[in-house]
Amino acid sequence: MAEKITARSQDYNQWYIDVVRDAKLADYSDVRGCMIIRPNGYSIWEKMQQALDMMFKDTGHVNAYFPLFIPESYMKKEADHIEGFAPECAVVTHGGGEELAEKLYVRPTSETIIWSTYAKWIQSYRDLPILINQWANVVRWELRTRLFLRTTEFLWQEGHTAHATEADAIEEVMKMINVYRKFAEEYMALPVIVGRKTESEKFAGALETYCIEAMMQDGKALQSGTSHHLGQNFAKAFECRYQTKEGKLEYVWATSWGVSTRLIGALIMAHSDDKGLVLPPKLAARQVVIVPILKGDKTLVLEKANRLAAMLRAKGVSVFIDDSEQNTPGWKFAEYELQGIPVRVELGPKDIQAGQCIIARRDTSEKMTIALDDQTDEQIHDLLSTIQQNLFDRAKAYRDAKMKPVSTYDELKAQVEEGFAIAHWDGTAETEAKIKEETKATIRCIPTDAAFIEQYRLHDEGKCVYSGKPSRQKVIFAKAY
RNA sequence: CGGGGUGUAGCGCAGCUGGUAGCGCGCUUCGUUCGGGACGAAGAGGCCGUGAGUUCGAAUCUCGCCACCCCGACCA
Repeated sequence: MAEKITARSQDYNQWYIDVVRDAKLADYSDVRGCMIIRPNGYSIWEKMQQALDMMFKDTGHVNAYFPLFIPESYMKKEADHIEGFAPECAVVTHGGGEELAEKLYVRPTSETIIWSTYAKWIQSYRDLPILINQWANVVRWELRTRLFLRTTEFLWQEGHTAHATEADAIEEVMKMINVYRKFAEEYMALPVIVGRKTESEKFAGALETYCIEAMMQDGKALQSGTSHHLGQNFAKAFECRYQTKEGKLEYVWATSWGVSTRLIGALIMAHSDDKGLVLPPKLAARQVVIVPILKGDKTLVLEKANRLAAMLRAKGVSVFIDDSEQNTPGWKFAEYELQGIPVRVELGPKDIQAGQCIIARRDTSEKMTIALDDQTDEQIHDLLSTIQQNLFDRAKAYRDAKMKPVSTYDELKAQVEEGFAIAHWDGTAETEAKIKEETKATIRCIPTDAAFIEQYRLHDEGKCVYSGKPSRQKVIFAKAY
């Protein structure tokens, strides 16, 4: 039997590691901070890629690929950018046995190489906008790593767009953060708060950073996607100008936006339980497992199992049958629960005799008996939708219960130990830094979603929870990954 | 970079009052099983992280080194 997973209540961090390893999502590599994404983990990423890529294409974007290596001189062109990233960059000094004339940075992100290219591509307003995305790996030499959440090398997508006007750029930034929100909610079943980062939390080189913030089961926040308004910073650094209709030369406006394999970590920490991984059906490569009980008339059982599988496939459900005789049904039940497969069908001689099958839901652990007839596939298909919705509802109810408005500093201190605190902030970096120093909690975002603002009355006047100075806005404080 | 922990069979661990290695799971073969991690029998598998030292003798004691993990400071 596999090593028992540590209970969440006992040690949340160990539980997370246990789930990642026992569900065979990832393994440690021999290089510090790097991870091997195993098939079970990579299939989640592939599902995410498929959905996101479709959403990017639907919003007019195209894919391309830029090099892994970036000349040091490019990196140094934008002051804030290099200052933010230099400490965590891997740098190549040798190639082909020779010391390089110019060092090459392994991309921590691609703004510089992309803008050096855009500068060549863009001459006129007719060349704009450029709406490019790339799927790539990046390297950031982190001091402290965690499987999926923060690894030295990780996979992501980075969109880089160029626009004629600031309004166009801002529209793009908002459009993409909403794509991320939609993806998180509809595919990951993950409720997120859309907001803007404070000065100290924003991307190195950006004017504004927008983000989606999610709550994990331990009440901590996880930044799950970002969309940056880069202004003309990179255009100026790389002399990227275009000629307007009127014949004037103007700097191009830029955005960039990305999500990474960190989302897999978010998925795990939002939905999974002490039995292992719980996957939302839309991101499960295998949505249904049929476990035939192979005793008595095996042929008949397998025939029925195959027929049901075929019906489900015809409905677009991803299903597989584990008919191996190496393991007992009980072993299979436990194993596929550990791997997070949303629905299990148990089918044995007794069921066939009674014209039924047993259905087990991964999200609620509920077992039910349903008739085995020409409606079964439809029922299972519907059940997958129910599970998808239930995971979202459950995560949202959990988050909402752990997110509370606070009006005093003591309340804030207590609340950030539990979850998200919504509090008035005077808008100064000093206050933000003090609170971080004293509580370890940071301002996760300044929410921008109208419905959210309305619901929590974020724009009511008040006094800063720390300084007591007048405040015009409430923001989200939380400890974060 | 600080604090802690761990390196012994594929995995998890025991052995640490020195005498050349064992348990559970997994693996192989055969048989019986199969409705919540089955059972029996027979097997395969280890320069005990690494370097030095102490000793007749080191997985065990001493010192160094290395690696990884966990916890904190920087970060998607």
